[in-house]
Amino acid sequence: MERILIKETKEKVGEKVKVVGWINSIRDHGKLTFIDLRDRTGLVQLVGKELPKISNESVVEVVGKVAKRPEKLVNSNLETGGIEIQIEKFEVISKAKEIPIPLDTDGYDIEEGTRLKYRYLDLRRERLTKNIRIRSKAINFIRNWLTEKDFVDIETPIFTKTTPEGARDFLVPSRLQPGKFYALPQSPQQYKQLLMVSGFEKYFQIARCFRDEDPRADRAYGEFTQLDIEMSFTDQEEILKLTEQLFTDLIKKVFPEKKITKEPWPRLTHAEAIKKYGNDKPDLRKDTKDPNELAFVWIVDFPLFVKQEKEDFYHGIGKAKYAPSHHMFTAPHPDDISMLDKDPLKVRGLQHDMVLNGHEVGGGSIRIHQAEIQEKIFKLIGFDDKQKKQFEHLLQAFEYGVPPHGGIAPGIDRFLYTVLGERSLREVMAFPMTAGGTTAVMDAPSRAGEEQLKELGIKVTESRDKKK
RNA sequence: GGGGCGUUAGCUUAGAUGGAUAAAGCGCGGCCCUGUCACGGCCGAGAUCAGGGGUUCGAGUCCCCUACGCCUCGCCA
Repeated sequence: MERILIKETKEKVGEKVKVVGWINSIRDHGKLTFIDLRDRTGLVQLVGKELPKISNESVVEVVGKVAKRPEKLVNSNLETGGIEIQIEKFEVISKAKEIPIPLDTDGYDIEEGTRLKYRYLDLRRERLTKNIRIRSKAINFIRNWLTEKDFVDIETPIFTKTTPEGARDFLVPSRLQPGKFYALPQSPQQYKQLLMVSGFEKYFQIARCFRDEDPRADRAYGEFTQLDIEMSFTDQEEILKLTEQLFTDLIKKVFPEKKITKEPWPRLTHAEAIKKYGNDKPDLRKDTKDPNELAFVWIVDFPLFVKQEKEDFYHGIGKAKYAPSHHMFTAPHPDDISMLDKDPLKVRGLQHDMVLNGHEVGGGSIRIHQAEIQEKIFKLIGFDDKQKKQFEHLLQAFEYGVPPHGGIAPGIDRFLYTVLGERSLREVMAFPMTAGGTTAVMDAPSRAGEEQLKELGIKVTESRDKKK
């Protein structure tokens, strides 16, 4: 006999069916026992007599007859509340021990360390199951939408090279080249620009990114996912339009209960945002208490450079008065190029931030494709020949026919966390890390064995070792 | 790297001023219950009070250190 899904049982009144799943709850009335059985499609009530001893969350297989419930016994809170299954055969497939954390609540008041230790159970919680499923739906929608628009989904390497910019890198020691390290990518930035040189013209990737910086509620430690997009022969207008269309369609399809405050999305210059709202990620919702309101806003015309405080370095390398406000490949506004020499701080960059309900959910820019402008930027941020050499591969690629290009990278976790109104990014990730940088369930990082370290040519000093 | 708050039963918490046999709800176990769906009733088990050190006649409570959790500043091209 073939198993049917719980949501299908309500169509089978009078029939004998087989269902499988987890025991959601048990109500034992002595002679008569009610069990709520759960599978991935929902709950259904089972009724039986003289059942074997069974614990919550055990996995069982049940054969029985689907019976219509009398009018006054219908449970309108359950999708299958109009029927119940009269147990004929009840088999325990896998008995569950006492579950260490309650699963029938939203889980917010349980200490997160405990939830993450038992994340595989925590994920049985309805709220998390929903979040993870809707994440899948959203990503699937994005993939299909972009693919239809002629974008190519391309995977870029996870083992890559450390570059002297941005956040702290995660390093992976090389065995074949002892003493050398790979870096995990902070974003596929350089690869996607190389793909433009390759002529794909339209690229996207649901890309995993890695940054070794301390976390916040809206910033996960370690790894996160972004929708990475790059286009050739484009301009800022096209990038904004495309992104806006994609996310508007996504919300209408996957989050139909949400409403967007203003369409098309308003645009503010960086200067306007600072002046009017005091920050560059304003919350433009009319009613911040309405969980279904989504207020998008574009922030454009960022200053290309920020002034360096003190005798500061640009991330420990470029010794200069200026640092890029986005990154060093952001193109200057064409109207401002003449000011690059005279007054760099007045130069606007072709950069755009996508802001939703006061959260920066994405950023991007038109990139520089002309060698002489790139050269000027390097000079202004104080790069010497040695530092420039770190980007030689990209500059060299640009010598073989580079199309004008640009893109954007909305954060998937950040977007979902904002749309779903969650209190932490971890609530939309299946297996997030703790703020202290240990992984859920597996408790990484862990010590490496002597042999492993030896192969990698790594010595752990005594003092370091004692620390933990 | 700095700061804040926290750590008492499986979970969530209560334990003013130092003086209990460390308390409750949920969960768990046993018994009773044929219409519950947050079932109900009775009984019961369950705690090295995060770990270590100190002050004191006496520490869950005060002090110090460590670990862990969450938040935050720095940081996050």
